[in-house]
Amino acid sequence: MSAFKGSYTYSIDSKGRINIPARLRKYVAPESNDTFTVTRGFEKCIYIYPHDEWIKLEQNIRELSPTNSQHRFFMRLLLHQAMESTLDAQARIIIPKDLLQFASIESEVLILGILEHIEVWNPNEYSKYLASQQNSYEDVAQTVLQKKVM
Amino acid sequence: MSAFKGSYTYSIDSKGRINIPARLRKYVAPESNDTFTVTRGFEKCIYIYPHDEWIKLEQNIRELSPTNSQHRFFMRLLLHQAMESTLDAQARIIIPKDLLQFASIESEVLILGILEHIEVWNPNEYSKYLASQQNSYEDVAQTVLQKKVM
DNA sequence: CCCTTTTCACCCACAATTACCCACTGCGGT
DNA sequence: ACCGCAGTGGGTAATTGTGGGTGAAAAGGG
Repeated sequence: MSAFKGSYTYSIDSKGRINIPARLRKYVAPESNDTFTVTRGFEKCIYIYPHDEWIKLEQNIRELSPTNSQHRFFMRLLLHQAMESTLDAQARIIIPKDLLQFASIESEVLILGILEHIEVWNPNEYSKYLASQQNSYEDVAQTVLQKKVM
Repeated sequence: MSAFKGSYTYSIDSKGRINIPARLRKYVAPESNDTFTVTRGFEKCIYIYPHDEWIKLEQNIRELSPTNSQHRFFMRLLLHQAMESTLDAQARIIIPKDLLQFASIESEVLILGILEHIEVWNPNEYSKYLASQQNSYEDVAQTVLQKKVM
């Protein structure tokens, strides 16, 4: 079970490769063995799943109904741009060009560890996203966490 | 289960390291094994969780819904600046630069033990925080503690 | 069907950051 | 007074992040 956390400002090179931060690699299950699945995320970003976490997600998706048009639409969007990829010797992964375009990524990226997946943002888009939220951290925490957890 | 208490005025060095007071270290569960997670706190301060306490928090966070936009926002803010770190031979921990900036910490820090977590403040910001609260200790106690606890 | 061109995967090398190690000072306890 | 632990400061070596180069495979055109 992964437990990604932290943010990292990295660069993406001319070949569309980004480095997976060493701090995040430590939490990838050994059986995932450098294999990741990259796909479109919620909001304007890219999600990267280690193989074991992707398998779990896939099992949930399989339970959706192929006769429900909404379900079909969701599956197409999710899988449309999904791509499996392995790390090279420098621990880099290749991000497909259409996903980079979707997330407006050019040269700099912000990498976020969100427990079971990794997110890749254009730093400016992330700032815009944060600014678009009206509520403060403290307010959201209070409403999201009904029970006392922190 | 941790039971931190007390306040300590320590210094932070040029490499962004602060010492965890020996008095607080005594209350860290042995299984946490010098591993801590540092993240953004409520108000202008930094929270430090021993590993066992962080795991509890993380388990609660995992129950949030990844399809709820408010939940996603909260998770991103919480994990954005979270970093796992182990103590060095001198019982120091490294605080990421962006967290130091967030809490306006330069050279001196105020370390508070708050039961299951440790807080790190700029001493001046803490004074300002105290001054900003209108109600007295006694008044707050009356509203917070309905049952007789002391 | 073969040759040309492009793309992709693998490899090597450098630079900056990080982690680990050692050394010093002062306070408290014996 | 001495010993030991606690807090503070700095140096060195390994790891990490980044850039580019080469050969093999694939794609496309004649």
